[in-house]
Amino acid sequence: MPELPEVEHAARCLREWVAGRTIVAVETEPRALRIFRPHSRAALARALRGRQVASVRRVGKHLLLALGPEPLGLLSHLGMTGKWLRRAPGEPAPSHSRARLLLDDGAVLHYRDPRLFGRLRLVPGARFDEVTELRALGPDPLAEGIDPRRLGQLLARTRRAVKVALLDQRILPGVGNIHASEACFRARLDPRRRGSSLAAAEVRALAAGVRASLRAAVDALQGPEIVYVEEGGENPFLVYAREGERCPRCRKAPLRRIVQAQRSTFFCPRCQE
DNA sequence: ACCCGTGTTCGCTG
DNA sequence: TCAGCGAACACGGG
Repeated sequence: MPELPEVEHAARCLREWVAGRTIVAVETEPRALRIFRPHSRAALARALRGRQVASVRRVGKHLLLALGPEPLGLLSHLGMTGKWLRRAPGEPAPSHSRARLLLDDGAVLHYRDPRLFGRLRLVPGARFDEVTELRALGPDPLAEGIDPRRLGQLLARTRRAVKVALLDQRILPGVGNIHASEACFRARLDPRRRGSSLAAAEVRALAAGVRASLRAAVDALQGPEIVYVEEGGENPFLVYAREGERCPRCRKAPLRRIVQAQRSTFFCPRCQE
């Protein structure tokens, strides 16, 4: 379920679950090899067994776990359907549990991922700064904030539609298909506009829109429950997956769904220019 | 059966 | 050389 807010939530949960804990055993599913590549299941289990989790960080949609006592990194990307779950001793495993970390308090951390788009990778010496995918990411919009000037410079260089450009993790890592639509709506910006066509004021509005959209989602996850798609929860978004509904701002036009770069985009044709 | 999906990567093209 | 595009990955739910 991951865009930045869900991954941030996962990071906070993991911190709570692993604080002071040691991994006593690791189990992995034979059918989920692509998640563990390039490691073998045995190598992954061997590397993690007996270690403690020293810290959990998040950059964009990536989770960075630093393990000790000898430094070792574990990089976790949740793909489209990945999720970390905790089960108390003796509780049954969730469906599609692809990897399990057994902790010294008896609890089990399950990595659940039905679609197998996620990844679990070791980073020697916890040298995350040497990982190519991480180096390519822009500054995290939640942790570092958004620099409108930098955003403007990057958008000015692309002819892609602004909503499509927002999915580029080199620009604002962590923004995904939901928040790209939400941010354009908040900024009153037509998602089909070319990045290079935006005026400075529009870029500032977009930066504010991204910030507000991510913030709202992160704050919603603080609460005890909620979570879209979790189990029939209410759709918490302004326009995402609301095709045909009345625009929540102008209350007139029905929201539209279009397809850009093979992904759905939702917007109000009346108040987004 | 068919379409859709909160993501990323790879190969082709102009 | 490279930005941009579409296919591919894999599986469940409506």
